[in-house]
Amino acid sequence: MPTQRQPPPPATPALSRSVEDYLKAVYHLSRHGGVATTKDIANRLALAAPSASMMLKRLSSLGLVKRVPYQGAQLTPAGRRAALKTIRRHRVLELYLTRHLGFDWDTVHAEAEQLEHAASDLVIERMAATLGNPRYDPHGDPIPSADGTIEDLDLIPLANAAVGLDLELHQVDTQDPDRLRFFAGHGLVPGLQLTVADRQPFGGPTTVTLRPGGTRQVVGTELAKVLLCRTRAA
Amino acid sequence: MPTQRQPPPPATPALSRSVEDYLKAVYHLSRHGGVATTKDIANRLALAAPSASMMLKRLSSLGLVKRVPYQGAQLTPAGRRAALKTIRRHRVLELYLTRHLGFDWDTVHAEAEQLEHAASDLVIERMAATLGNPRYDPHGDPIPSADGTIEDLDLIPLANAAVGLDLELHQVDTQDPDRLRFFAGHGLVPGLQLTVADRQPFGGPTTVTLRPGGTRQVVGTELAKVLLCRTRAA
DNA sequence: TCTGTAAGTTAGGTGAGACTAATATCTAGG
DNA sequence: CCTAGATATTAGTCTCACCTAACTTACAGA
Repeated sequence: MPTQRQPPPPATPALSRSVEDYLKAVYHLSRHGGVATTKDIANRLALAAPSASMMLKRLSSLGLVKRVPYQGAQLTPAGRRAALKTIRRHRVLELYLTRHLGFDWDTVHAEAEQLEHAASDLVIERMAATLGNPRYDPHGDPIPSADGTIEDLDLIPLANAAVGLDLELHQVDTQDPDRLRFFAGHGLVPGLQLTVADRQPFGGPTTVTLRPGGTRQVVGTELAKVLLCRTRAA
Repeated sequence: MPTQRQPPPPATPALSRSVEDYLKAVYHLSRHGGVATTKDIANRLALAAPSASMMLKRLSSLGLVKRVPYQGAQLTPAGRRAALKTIRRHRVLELYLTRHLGFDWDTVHAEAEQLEHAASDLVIERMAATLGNPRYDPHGDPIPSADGTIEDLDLIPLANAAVGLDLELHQVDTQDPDRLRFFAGHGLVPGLQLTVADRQPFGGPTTVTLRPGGTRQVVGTELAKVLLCRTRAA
C-alpha cells in the first residue's frame, strides 16, 4: 500500500522533464562548436519555435544557458553539467536495457528517453555498477562519468576515411530504428574491424572489407557518414 | 545522439502521471468496501482537498470513477483496470529493484513510485519475465497479472490472530521505511513461519515464536496490525 | 544599398494541475 | 429538529509548457 509522497525535496530544485530535454538539445546542437538556434532546438524537440524561444529565455534566467537574442544559445558550465547528467542517465539506461532486459539497440533510445527523467541517481549508479561502469552505450556513444566528464575521441566518419585505411567502427551516430536495424543486419556494429576497400567518386558509396571474415560490404554515403571510426592504433 | 520525438501516439490516450496517482489512491482507499472520500484522497497524495475534488470530477467525466458529490468515489471497471495496471508496474518494479539492483525493501517504494509512470509495458513485462513472473512484491502484496486480475487472499492481521495459531507471515502492509527496517531487522519478512505465543490484554502486545529457531519476539499492537498472516494450510 | 525571406520574438490564449479563500452540505450531539 | 464543526465544493489565481498569429530582425543577393 502506497504511503504519502516523500517530502524531502532535493537541495537543487530538480529540473523539469522539459528543461532536461531542452538542455540535452542545446548540448547536442552546439556540440561541435557554434550555437544552438531556436529553430533547430524546436525541430529536434518537435515543438513550435516560440516555445523554444520562451524556454531559452527561462533557461538563460536560470543560468543554464547563455543566449544572444536572434543569434542562438550555448550551455553555461551549470547547464552543461545538467545536460551531461541527463545524458549519462540516458546512456546507462540504454546499455542496461540491451544487456539485461533483452532490448535491441534500435528500440532502447525511445525507452531511455522516458526513463531518464524518472530514474533516481541511485538507480542509475546501481545499473552502471551492475554493468561494470561501462564507458560506451550500445551505439558507441561515450557515457559521461558520474562527476560530469565525457570522453572526446576524434573519430572519422567512414564516408571520409581514405581508401586502404584499417579502421575500427567505434560509434554508430543515429537513433533511427530502421537504419540501426540495417546496420545490425549487416554486422556493422561498434567494435567491428574493417578496411576501406574502395570509394566511388562524386559522393559515391564506400566499400569496406570486414576484417574477421573478409566479407565485402558496400555502404551508401548517407549511412557512411554516421559510421564513426577510429584508426587502428596499432 | 537523440532523434526527433517518436510520433506514434497510443490508441488509449495514455493517462497522465496525476491521473494514475489518483486512480491508485481511489483503488487503495475503496479497497475494503466503501468509497474513497475527497479528504482521504487528498491526504494520501499530499494535496489540498479542492485539488482532489476537481480531479474526481474529471475522472468521473472520463468514466474512470463513479462519484456521488459530497459522498465519495469508487472506480468504474475501466478505472479499476487502469489502477491495476499501474499497481502491476509498481510492484514488478519494486521486486526487480530488490532482486536485481540491490535495493532494500524499505527504499523501493519511493523509487518505484517514480518509475511506474515512465516504464513502458514492454519494460515491465521484460522485468516480470526476468523475475519468473512473480506473484508477490517484496512486501508480499500480490502483483496484478498483465490482464488485470489480482489475487485476493484473506489474511489475518497478527494483532487479531488467536494465541496458539500457527501462521505464515505473508504480507507486511506498510511502506514506512523505518517500520520496514525494524521488521527486517527482527526477521519479520514474508514467508516467515511463526506461532502466536501470547497476547497481553487490553490491546497489549503480541508475542510470537519464530518457527525456524524458536526465537520469541514481542510485537506491539500497531505493528502487529500490519503483519498479515495466513493460517498454515497444513 | 535595398529588400525579400527566413528565422526569431512578442502577444495572447489554452489546458493540466496545483493553491487559497469563500461557500455549501452533511451529520452528530444536544 | 437544529446547529456546530467537519468535510466538500465552487470561485478565482498561479505556474508550466505548449500553441497560433502578428510583428521584428538579420542577412543574402540583385
